[in-house]
Amino acid sequence: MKAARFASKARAGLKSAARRIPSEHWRRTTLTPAPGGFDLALTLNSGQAFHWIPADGGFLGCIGQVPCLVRQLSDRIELFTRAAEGSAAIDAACAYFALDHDLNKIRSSFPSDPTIDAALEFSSGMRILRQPPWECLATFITSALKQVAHIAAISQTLRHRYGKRHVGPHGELFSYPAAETIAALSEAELRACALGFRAKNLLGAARAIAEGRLDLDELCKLPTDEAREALCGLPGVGPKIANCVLLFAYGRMEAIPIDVWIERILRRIYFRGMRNVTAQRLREFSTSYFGPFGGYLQQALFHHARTTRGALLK
DNA sequence: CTCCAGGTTCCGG
DNA sequence: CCGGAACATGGA
Repeated sequence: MKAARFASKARAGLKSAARRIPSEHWRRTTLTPAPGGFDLALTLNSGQAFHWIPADGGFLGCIGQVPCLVRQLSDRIELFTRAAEGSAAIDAACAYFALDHDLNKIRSSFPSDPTIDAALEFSSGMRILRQPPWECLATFITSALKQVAHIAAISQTLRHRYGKRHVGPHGELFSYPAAETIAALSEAELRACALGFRAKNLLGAARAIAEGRLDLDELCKLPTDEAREALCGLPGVGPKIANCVLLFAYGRMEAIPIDVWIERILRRIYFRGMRNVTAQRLREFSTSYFGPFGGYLQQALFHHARTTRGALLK
């Protein structure tokens, strides 16, 4: 099996593969996800995280403060972390990639209709990540009225200018700047990162966190509704972004972010031709119809609609 | 040039 | 509570 993989890489001409990664500093681990498979590229390109760099047959990036390279194997993933970081780095990766989520169980909880079936088929193997709360929150504050490519560009700029530099398997990698770091910047410095009107919001949120007015570590102890209310107290954070953070950082799989794409799907498929459908009504419907893992379904619908430019929406 | 992008906030019914 | 408008920036 290993020989077959090696031969396959050799045929593909990936001479760099793992061999250029100095084995005395970098530890290779293979990880097995819970049932349901794992599509790494799909997961990292589905609009949850925005900083992973395609390279060397996989993806380079930081999991919090842990630089790594991740590659897709047939039914598992291959992880390179700094040997000095030991098993803590591996634990961080398992949590980040949500390898404990049983996708079969999650999928079986969804209702079946043409829209949902198509989205699930299209998004097979996609996992909802468990991202570090602050970087998830900050990134989605900068996401308002921006395309995915722009969000990624802003994340990259902030990391390069103000994040911590880490030594990765193939050069330097940058973690997301801490709330305290951003709190010490000026609005003008943030606007210089192409943040536009979001600069004031990111700065205000960073200062709220840095001054201890909101403790992100405490939110995991709260019921989802209370955690959402707390997040919505931050500048630039409304129900949509709060739900993104609850879903993508805190593993609240019942949280359903309703963005422009999900709203189109709801209005054109499930409320077709109906008048006076309020945002409140959309929230109630999606919560009850999608079920307790609705956030997962939402992400499949979002990814399908966005990448097909709403093909199913007429 | 116009339109739109993983929204939130503020304002008048 | 609800609909509208303003808010920056860049790609299609």
